[in-house]
Amino acid sequence: MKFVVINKKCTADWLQCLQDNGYRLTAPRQAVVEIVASSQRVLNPLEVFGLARESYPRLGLVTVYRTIEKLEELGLLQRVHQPSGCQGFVAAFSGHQHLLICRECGQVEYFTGDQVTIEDLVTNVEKKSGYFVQEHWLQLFGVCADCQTESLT
Amino acid sequence: MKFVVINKKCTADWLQCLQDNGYRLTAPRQAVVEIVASSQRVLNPLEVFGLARESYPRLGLVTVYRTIEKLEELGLLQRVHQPSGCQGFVAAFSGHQHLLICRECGQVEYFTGDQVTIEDLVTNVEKKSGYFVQEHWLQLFGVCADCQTESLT
DNA sequence: TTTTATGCAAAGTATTTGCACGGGA
DNA sequence: TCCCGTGCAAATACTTTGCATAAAA
Repeated sequence: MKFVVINKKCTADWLQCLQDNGYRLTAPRQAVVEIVASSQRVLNPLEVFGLARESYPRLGLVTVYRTIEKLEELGLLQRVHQPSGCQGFVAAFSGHQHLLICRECGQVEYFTGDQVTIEDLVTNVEKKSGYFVQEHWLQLFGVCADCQTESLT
Repeated sequence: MKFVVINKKCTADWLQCLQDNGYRLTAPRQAVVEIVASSQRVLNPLEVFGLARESYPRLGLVTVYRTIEKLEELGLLQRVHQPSGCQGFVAAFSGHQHLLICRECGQVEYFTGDQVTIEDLVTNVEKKSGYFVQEHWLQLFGVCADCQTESLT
């Protein structure tokens, strides 16, 4: 069991990444990146809008959507699907789809699997993180045998 | 590793369950339940609407939403969150949040965990199901240590 | 100077609500 | 008969698109 520590200082890196990919460095983008890159909580577009407008009041909600979209494409942000909704985003870690999410405050931790059953894994995560785990989702996405055959023709 | 066989004949059971919970047995509800109870695919409200209208053309989309809502409350249906969207539903199995979903056709299988790592589990599922697994999500939902403390006060 | 990015307004989607009518129990 | 359920229409919420202006490179 391993927990990943969220890097709190990645704002500059993210802005650099945007620039390296041909996107311009603008004040509205900086305001949005500042919020989402340093958050340890799941945030939805409206929350990002509210927070980022504190530092850049002229910000439009549309720009928040467009910036989030770009950050997701670049693999910096990932969407979080929760029982309560699917509009949330957190900083992405390469290949990490293992999230531990607090339903009260939205805080997110990342973890990697271990040599145990799902039940044991949940117990381990609880012990090491201090969380009380109420629910878990394990979902695999792929192509079924029939559809694999079909795509050959 | 164990796969759960979807019961194809649960329409009557579901209608019974609705009635047992004080809901009336109506033609529109029967049409909707017939579709969702017997489907092995993930269906969204609009798809259910289209299919159920074949047997009951006067059906309204609103009724589909309202029926799905009730079935979800009763634990008969569960929402499926996919990279492509979160409007899908499939028959729920008590406690089963382990889904194997085909991205091509939407077919769903249920499985239970085993004494292996996530990587091994994915490999096992592939072998036994014939799926090619492209992506997996493992998400735990609960309450973090801080929020547990707060809720005591 | 050239091209991208922005914010507003409008258009799309998806879902929910209000309400009078119709049908189950 | 009584009350819940229905479908229509309208309202709401969320997200995307068109476009003229503003700003980055």
